[in-house]
Amino acid sequence: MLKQEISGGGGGDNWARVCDTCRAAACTVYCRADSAYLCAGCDARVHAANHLATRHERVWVCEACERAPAALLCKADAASLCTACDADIHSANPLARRHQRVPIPPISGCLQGPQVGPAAGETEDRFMTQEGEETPSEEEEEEEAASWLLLNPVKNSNNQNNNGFLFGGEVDEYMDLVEYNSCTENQYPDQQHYSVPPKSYRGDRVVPFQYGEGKDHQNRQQYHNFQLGLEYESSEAAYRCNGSISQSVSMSSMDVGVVPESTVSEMSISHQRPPKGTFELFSSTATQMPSQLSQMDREARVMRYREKKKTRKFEKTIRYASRKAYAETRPRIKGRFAKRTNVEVEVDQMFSSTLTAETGYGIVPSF
DNA sequence: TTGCATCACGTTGCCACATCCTGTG
DNA sequence: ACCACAGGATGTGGCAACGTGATGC
Repeated sequence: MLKQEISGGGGGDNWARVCDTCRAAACTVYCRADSAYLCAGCDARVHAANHLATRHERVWVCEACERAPAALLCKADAASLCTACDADIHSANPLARRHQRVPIPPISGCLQGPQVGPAAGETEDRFMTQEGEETPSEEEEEEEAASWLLLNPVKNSNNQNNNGFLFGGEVDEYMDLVEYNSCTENQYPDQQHYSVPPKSYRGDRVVPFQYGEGKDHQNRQQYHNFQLGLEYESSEAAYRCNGSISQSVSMSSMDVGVVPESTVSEMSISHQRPPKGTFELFSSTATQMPSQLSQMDREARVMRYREKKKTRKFEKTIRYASRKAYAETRPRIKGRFAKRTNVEVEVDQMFSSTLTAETGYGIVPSF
């Protein structure tokens, strides 16, 4: 329900489908035999009812649209997608097109329960648990993602019956920390607002700021309400671990260079990526998530995580067109900017003054 | 199987300077 | 509260250097 409200901000078509049985929770699987979309709880209940029911073949619901059965698993995104979303997402850019996708086999048996492990139906990597086999490479990827996202292994290892691995780890941590800056606005009002939009579109700014948009505001507010305490803890931990908020994350340029300003700042502050195998650094109690999070909270978090995933941009973002224009016209030596010669400066000045005299305005780059 | 060389590809740092941003009076 | 100014911070593109993984011997 909350997921619906949140995802519904952009348009009704994106709302997650609700469970056909309880009509309360968002569906997570689609049962072909029953032609029904079911939430994790109802799925467990219905398909554990008898031997025949356990043999019903189900498929996960697409993590992107959450309205259609997933057909493909993207290993790069660790997401199960329906054919439409797969085509949509992976045609966005060349990098996305290179993502390896594999068909998702149907699920059978009982998904939930102690024997299944971490909250089968509700995890981002649920396809791994469903298949019951993890290749070493997948484990490594998982570990990498987990460390990246400040996973709390203590909690997960001790909490086999709760929502477990990714709900307490990948998804939650990722979203919490990304969201951190929205809270710092309250906590550090005298500091620069990394996540808030500029007062207005001034000068040559060409990239709109996503966080300022009304569409997201309500979601952020809702999410913000139940996360305040939690995020402050995380930020404190980050400060303690790093000693500084100015350290930057070493990421590929494809990631860093392409995200909007706010996101870059968020990452530089809160996503201190530990090297592989340094879980213990982040397993202090301060970084641990509250052990009691409602299903709704988790769904909201997952929703935000998915939304962020969907809206990731891999193209380079030009924030200041004028700077780009100047950079392109600037003289270079072996690719580096070089000082303008006196002649060039004079020519520029003449050209500029002529234009100014004729038009009354300076040069405005056009793109 | 191991070690080395080579190749291809991706990432990072550097440069100058207009513009932005913040603090101060 | 508003304005002007100073000075530090930021962002921009192309190239070379460097790092990393794959491949062949």
